[in-house]
Amino acid sequence: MPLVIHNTLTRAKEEFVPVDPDHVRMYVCGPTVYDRAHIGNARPVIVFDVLYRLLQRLYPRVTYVRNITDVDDKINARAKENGEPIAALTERTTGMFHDDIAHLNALPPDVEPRATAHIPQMIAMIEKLIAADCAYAADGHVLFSVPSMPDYGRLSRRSQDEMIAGARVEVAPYKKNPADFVLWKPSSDDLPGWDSPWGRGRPGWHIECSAMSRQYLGVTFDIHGGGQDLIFPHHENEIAQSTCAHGGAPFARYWVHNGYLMVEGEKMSKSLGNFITVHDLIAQAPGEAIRLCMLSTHYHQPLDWTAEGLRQARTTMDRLYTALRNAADVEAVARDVPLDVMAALEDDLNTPLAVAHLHELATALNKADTVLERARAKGALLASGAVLGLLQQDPETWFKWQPAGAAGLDEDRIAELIAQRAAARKARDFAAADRIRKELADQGVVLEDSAAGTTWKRA
RNA sequence: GGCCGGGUGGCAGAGUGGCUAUGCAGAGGACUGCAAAUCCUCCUACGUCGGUUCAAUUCCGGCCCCGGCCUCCA
Repeated sequence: MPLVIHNTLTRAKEEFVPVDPDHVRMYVCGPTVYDRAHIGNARPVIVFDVLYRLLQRLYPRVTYVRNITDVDDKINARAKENGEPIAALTERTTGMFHDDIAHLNALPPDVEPRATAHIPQMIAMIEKLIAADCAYAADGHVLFSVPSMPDYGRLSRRSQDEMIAGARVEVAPYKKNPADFVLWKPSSDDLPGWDSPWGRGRPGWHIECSAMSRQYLGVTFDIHGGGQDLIFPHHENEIAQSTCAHGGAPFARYWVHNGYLMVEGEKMSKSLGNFITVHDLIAQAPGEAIRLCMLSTHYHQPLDWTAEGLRQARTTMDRLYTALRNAADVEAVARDVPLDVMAALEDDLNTPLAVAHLHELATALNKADTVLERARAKGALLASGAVLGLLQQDPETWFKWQPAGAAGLDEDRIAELIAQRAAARKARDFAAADRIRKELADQGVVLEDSAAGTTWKRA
């Protein structure tokens, strides 16, 4: 079954046909590093990580590029606010981003280029655009001339007239056309700047992705991804810049956008007080539960992030890891990802359906009774989990997770109490055994007896 | 105003022109010293009004509701 993916360019599901079947290339817009990542940032990280894992199974080589935007006016503003050098802020924030998403089991991209390390490439591209009459310098700025590109608006499906009519912001006097956007702007001495043919300045927002995707993926590449809110203006402008700078050669062939994220039914915003950072979340719940929660809704749908949803995701992971824990006595047979799981993912990354299959595989594992059947079922569940970035840790580790800063009962002490209880049970002193069970339960430790012995987990 | 996405059972959430996922929650049963886990069974929907059709939750149209974007916000 071929991979089918929803392409924003056509608003339809299309069969994925790579430019080069021996080497698939994907670019995803990464974070602007001025603050902690929030759960809205985490969604594309996780969604495109699953796509990356899937592509790796389908093609011999995949290059995944996700940039770090480390030059931006929000960064400048925040650094000033903090009284912190800009480089210190971006470096610190980049580190926090990496730390946070590591908890979400996202594989690192193959290349993670930083905008500030690619200024010469951006300047070169802007020069090409000027030479092609697609851009002009004015008043220390360089602007992209939207009327120079007849196809402008194709991705976001808006006409140039509409954009002019709908413009809410006062048009800067140096713009020839109200829709023109900035490629380069002048920097005052207190702002980061680089020497350029137009004086000391800094790049506009969109040009970095055009320059960096060109450098690492070539003129035409396969997939460009990001959040739906980037469709306009960011991705529309990238298309304009790259296409015009490359003499009309196609840019990304498939545009993939994840849906918006809301919190408890409302838009997430600082003013509503419902702004949730990944950092806070991973202190409250295992990263893998957060990841499953994200994958439980199709990437294209709006996702309503709720405390209840996260609780359910945790319960689901408990169920799956319980099946694996109960099969700890058999060695999994290495297996391919089952066909129905692959079929779900190949159908526009239908992760909720894939998760449903995970449940069916767990049930099959629970019901299997011969060693061979159990070994095969365990292998199928683990292989399916791997392509989703789930179920790869030791079940015991999963069950022992506790919130950051929580001082749960020491593991040695738990083992000691379990041993005492075992002795009591052996002596048929069930009152004593139950007392120990209660004592542990009061401290958030739940015991489970089985023929193989007693296991425990933190509630 | 323009454009886009969505409304599925108590909840989350796939999907399909007729055979009606999956999980959680709930009910019953098996198992169990207790408990948990597990297994079995049950409950069950498709915003609204029309249309097309032998048959629509699924296709088409109107309406209602929710969310987003419309120049630097994932």
